[in-house]
Amino acid sequence: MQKYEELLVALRQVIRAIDLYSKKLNKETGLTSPQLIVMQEIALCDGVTVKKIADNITLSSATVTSILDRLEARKFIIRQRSATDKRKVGVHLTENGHTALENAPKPLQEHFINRFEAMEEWEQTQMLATMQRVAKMMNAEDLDASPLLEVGQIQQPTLTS
Amino acid sequence: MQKYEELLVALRQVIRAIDLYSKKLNKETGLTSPQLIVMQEIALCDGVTVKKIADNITLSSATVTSILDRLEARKFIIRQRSATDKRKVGVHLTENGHTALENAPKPLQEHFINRFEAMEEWEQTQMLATMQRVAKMMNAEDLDASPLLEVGQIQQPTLTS
DNA sequence: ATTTTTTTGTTAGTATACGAACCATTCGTG
DNA sequence: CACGAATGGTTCGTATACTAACAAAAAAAT
Repeated sequence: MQKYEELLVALRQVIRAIDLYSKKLNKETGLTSPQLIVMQEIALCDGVTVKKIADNITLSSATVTSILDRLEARKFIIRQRSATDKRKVGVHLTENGHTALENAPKPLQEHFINRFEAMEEWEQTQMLATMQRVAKMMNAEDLDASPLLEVGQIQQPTLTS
Repeated sequence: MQKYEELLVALRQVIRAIDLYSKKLNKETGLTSPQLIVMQEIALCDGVTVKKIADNITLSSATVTSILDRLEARKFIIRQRSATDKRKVGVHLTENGHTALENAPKPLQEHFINRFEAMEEWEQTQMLATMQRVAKMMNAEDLDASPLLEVGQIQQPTLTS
């Protein structure tokens, strides 16, 4: 098994763990991780626009809209169209939303956070740096486009069963 | 901003990059990453059961079923109920599926793989180990419901063989 | 032999998550 | 000022991904 495949497996496990936790959260508190994250963002900057939220948390506007739909249906947030620029929609937490947010746990497993913070400072730094590097390597896409390649290997191994 | 929050941001970026690539793949080749991974699994072991696939790639059976539905609709795979144990369903690639799989690119950005493999051996190992550690820290959940100590006797699947 | 439990796969319902297409609205340029 | 371009948000269609509830079959227990 190739090393990058193992990396992919580990990555899938991480993604899955995050998803499972989000679902567990939802069952227990009625809020998912993405919903919590969006609400945190609103709490941080009342009246923030949909676009801004999307940019801040690296999601598309469409996704944020659908999350906001659910939050609005449960009266955790309200939308308010801007008067000065009628394209923009400002989002606010309701009273209800504030208390929900305050009572909610963190959007990441507490025990992961505990374990992470129990590590040595340098280890935390190291882990973060590695993750950021992976992110960069995956996102580069348009940035690098040059070095270390040049090798015209476009084919794919012919699956020797 | 807490360090673990930064970690979460990086993680989200990685997840997003993987998802975006999958969607790009789908547009270009008609197959998503999860579909490719499932097909690879079938190619690796013809007639494998749904459950086995799910276990191998760490997904729920329900998810695999829905992926298989789509693959079957496009005639890339066929399902065949076992005669000896009628609960089980064996999955096979069709001729069509084989060629599709052979012509498809890897389920992870080629340029990520290139960059990964361009790293020093020890760096690859280190990156992989870090990712596995994160995965383990997130999955522990049931394993270490109690102490962080108690070192000796928790028997978890050793990833390092 | 009959009942209970476990295993396997599917279906239903829900929540992300995206791009593309679509409206308004606003901005920039001629 | 007017008209094309850009911006902001929503809607639509699609694909993951999960749990829970189900049905059918096989295995275990009584």
